Amino acid sequence: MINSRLQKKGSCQNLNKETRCMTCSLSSLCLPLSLNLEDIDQLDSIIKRRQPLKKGEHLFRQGNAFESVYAVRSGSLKNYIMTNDGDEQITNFHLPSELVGLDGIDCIAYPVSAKALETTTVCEIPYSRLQALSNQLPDLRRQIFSCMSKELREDKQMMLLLSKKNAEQRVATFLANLSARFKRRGYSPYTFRLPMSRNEIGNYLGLAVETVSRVFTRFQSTQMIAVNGKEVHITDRQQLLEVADLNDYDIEIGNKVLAQ
Amino acid sequence: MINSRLQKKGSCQNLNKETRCMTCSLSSLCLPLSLNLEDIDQLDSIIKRRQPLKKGEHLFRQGNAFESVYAVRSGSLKNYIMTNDGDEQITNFHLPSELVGLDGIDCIAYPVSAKALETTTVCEIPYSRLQALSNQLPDLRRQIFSCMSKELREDKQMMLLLSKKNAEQRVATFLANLSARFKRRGYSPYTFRLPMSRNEIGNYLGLAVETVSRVFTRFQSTQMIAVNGKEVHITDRQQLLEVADLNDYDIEIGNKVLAQ
DNA sequence: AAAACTACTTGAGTTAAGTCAAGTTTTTAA
DNA sequence: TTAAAAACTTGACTTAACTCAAGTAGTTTT
Repeated sequence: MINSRLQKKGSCQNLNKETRCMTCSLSSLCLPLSLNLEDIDQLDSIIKRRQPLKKGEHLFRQGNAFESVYAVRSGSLKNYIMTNDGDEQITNFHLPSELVGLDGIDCIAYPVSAKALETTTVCEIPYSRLQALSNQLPDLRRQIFSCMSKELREDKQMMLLLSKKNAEQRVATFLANLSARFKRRGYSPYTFRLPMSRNEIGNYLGLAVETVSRVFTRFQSTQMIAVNGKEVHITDRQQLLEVADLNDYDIEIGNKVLAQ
Repeated sequence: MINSRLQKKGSCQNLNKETRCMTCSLSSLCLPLSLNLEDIDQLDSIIKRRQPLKKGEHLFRQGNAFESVYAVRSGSLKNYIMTNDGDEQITNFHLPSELVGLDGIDCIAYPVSAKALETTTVCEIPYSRLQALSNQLPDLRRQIFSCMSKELREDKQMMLLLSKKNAEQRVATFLANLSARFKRRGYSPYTFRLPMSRNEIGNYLGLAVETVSRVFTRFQSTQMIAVNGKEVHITDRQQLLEVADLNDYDIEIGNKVLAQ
């Protein structure tokens, strides 16, 4: 149901009319630096709206020619890379308002693949036009730098998780992080639907599926969370943060040291 | 001895004269996109040269006001973040010509600390001035985007390593990666000196010191490498790449898909 | 040059998380 | 609506890497 709410919000504008950044309910998130109205109008003019992706469809594949970055409007995506021996490593999940494809900037080809976890709509921002536009708009330029540096900071936190945290800390961190991201988007930080499978959670967190499943079970037995399939309810947020070895400060890691 | 060569190369210009990007032997690496001569001159004018850092000194600490990014001229640095319970996670090592501090862009404070592993000299690039200059120089702007996106790609590879690779694959990947970086700088890819301790290698790779030590021993017993303290000689590069589950393509990951 | 410290190595025993297997639930397709 | 497939859970067993401990080598300091 969270999911349907996301969709509703994201798809408030169809392809024919009102597909405008200025009236988009997500614009304050995907462009947190306030661009002035004229700037937004200009950005708007280069954005292409695309038909929704069905679950399992690729937005782009590792090796495809890099042409655009994307903002998620509704639904969700995963990024993953392939190892030589063919198994995948998920490097990120993307929720509405988040930018996808920044790690391909200045590349000939996308270094990762992006696949829809559910029905997903995106705004396509052709990079050549974004670059040209950012030549004129210093605020827009700063905005892109800001997004990339935020992703760098998140990556470092992910390395910390993969290098130092145990299974319970990893899963708790993951849930706390998702919770914070839903909250920012105006949804309940306590009750939400996981758009990804247990397998994908394990893959992302460097754990076996069975371990993820066991940790979920343990977390339920201590009344910290309640899980029903993909529906998650956080019963004891404080305990979750303690297990994750996080504080409110860390949860907002992406923003904690942001300028302005 | 590798080290002394690096220093010699990096310190070819002292603080009084010839401290110029244009004549710096590293400029083709730290600014791979060819700026034209006037642009280099302008960049040059904003760069501050600093007194060398001694081993163990901080270039900046997590939480310090973000003011500059740095290019390593000689020596080496590590980046690390602190967990709540006080132990460190190394997120990167930096060799000459590499940029330090990009993940702080658009932040009030540095999100990580940077500490010298040995006597180290850096070029300081005040960010406010870099930003102002990049308003005028599209090539410089592209260059910064390029560096950040390269770091993003490297981070994803690091996640893959931490999530999927076993101890031997991690150490082999680490050595192969260092080897490639030395090679790019004009040094032997086969014989080099590790600027970091076994402890730091373990910390970075998500392994206990003892495990790193044991893997080094095993690699020596199969004649793949020869180690004497911090001196490393790669005897069988092909085998090293095989163990690392890498190919020549991956080794150049940072560059493999670069435009132009 | 010796002392004190830190870094590194090696062995022995432990353990957290992985693998394998089997059963259950949910989702998808017919 | 049912059948088939995929996703999830739980238990039993295994193992790669960790921890602890003790010794060796290398660096600083005095």
